[in-house]
Amino acid sequence: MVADNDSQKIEESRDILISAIAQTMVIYGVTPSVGRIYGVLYFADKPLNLDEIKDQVAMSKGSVSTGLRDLLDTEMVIKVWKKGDRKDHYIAEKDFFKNFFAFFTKMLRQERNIISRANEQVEGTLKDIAVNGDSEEAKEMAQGDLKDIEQTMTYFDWTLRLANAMESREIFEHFPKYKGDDSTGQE
Amino acid sequence: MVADNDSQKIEESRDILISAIAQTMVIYGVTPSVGRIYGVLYFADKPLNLDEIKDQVAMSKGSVSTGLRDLLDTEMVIKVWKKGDRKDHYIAEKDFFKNFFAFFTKMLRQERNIISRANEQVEGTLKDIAVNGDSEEAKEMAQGDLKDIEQTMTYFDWTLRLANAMESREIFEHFPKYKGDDSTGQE
DNA sequence: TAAATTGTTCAAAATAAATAGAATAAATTG
DNA sequence: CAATTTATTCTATTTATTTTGAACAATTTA
Repeated sequence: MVADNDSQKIEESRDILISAIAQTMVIYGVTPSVGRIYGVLYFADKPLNLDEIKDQVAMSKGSVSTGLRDLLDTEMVIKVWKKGDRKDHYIAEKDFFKNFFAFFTKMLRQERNIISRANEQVEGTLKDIAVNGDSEEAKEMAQGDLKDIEQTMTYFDWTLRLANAMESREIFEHFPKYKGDDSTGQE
Repeated sequence: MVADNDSQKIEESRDILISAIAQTMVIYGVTPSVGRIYGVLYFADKPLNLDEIKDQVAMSKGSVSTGLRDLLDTEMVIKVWKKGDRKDHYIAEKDFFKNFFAFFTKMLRQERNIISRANEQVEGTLKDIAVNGDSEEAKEMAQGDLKDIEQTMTYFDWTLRLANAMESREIFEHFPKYKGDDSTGQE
């Protein structure tokens, strides 16, 4: 049973790596359980169905279902069709660059939206006070706040450009995928 | 009382902006309360002490204290000394670029550490099986996992270079702070 | 189209996180 | 160095999130 010993060792190694992956995914805002679903799919050598995942992560069917939905939404997991099987099957998107860019661009866009909306909401009022305010003090306060808003928009213009460069992979022109390489990193 | 009306309008505008800031900070993993502390400091026209913050955010002294500690740890808030006052005073770091870079580099480093540690932990075992494994199947599995690990290290080398470029502000050479500008964005 | 299989939704329970406020510690002053 | 002020830590409570498991809906097959 030496071969079995090997596969057990591989199993243990994968468990360690799966835990690590799950832990890092917590940084990106998912629960450890969802992270573990991704980890299991990452090391699966074939597409897994809901029940197979459920057994491996030891969670309820419902939780796996909602967890998979999260992972599908963020495109970290892909649903695949398997001939001759009624069940849905899932595989992990193993390209960390892709996962990171997807997460990152979504995050920056969300942030930008929240702040932009608030800025638009107050800009009119502040501009009015800045010009027609009754006291010099009020005018100055409004002017100061408007300057702050302007600054944040400079920042968000920048993050938007960065996000676009990630989405288009243009970023690899400045930071090549492989050190010393100046290709685009496109495969 | 027209002037009072102005300052009330400014107050309301700031509340809207503070809420938006707090919301975006949630994306970055802090609680809305901690986000609000930062927001209040962001719009304060002078350094505030713990009691003043407490009154403005309507939280307990203890919670404000621990919230400030988080913000000090991530360098989003700075403690300043005010002459003739025993109390500690705090100001917000208003440079969003700085805040973002600090958050981002910390996050990537944390991620890298978790995965690197796990990789080191299993690399020996997998390498052994890849070479001396008893079954061809086990060998192939180990080789496949090692290839995955290698891929992740390529990815982490890249994120490290990106993080360094942010920390050194070299990133502004590729993505200038102001659109069309090719200066370093250094002030 | 009825029966069986698969997947999702949702209310209830379990778990985790955040907050308040009192107790404690630390610092400052006279 | 005692008294006072200020800040932090810690436990109990509240609040929010996650998870389960059963009910429901949708899909497939015979």
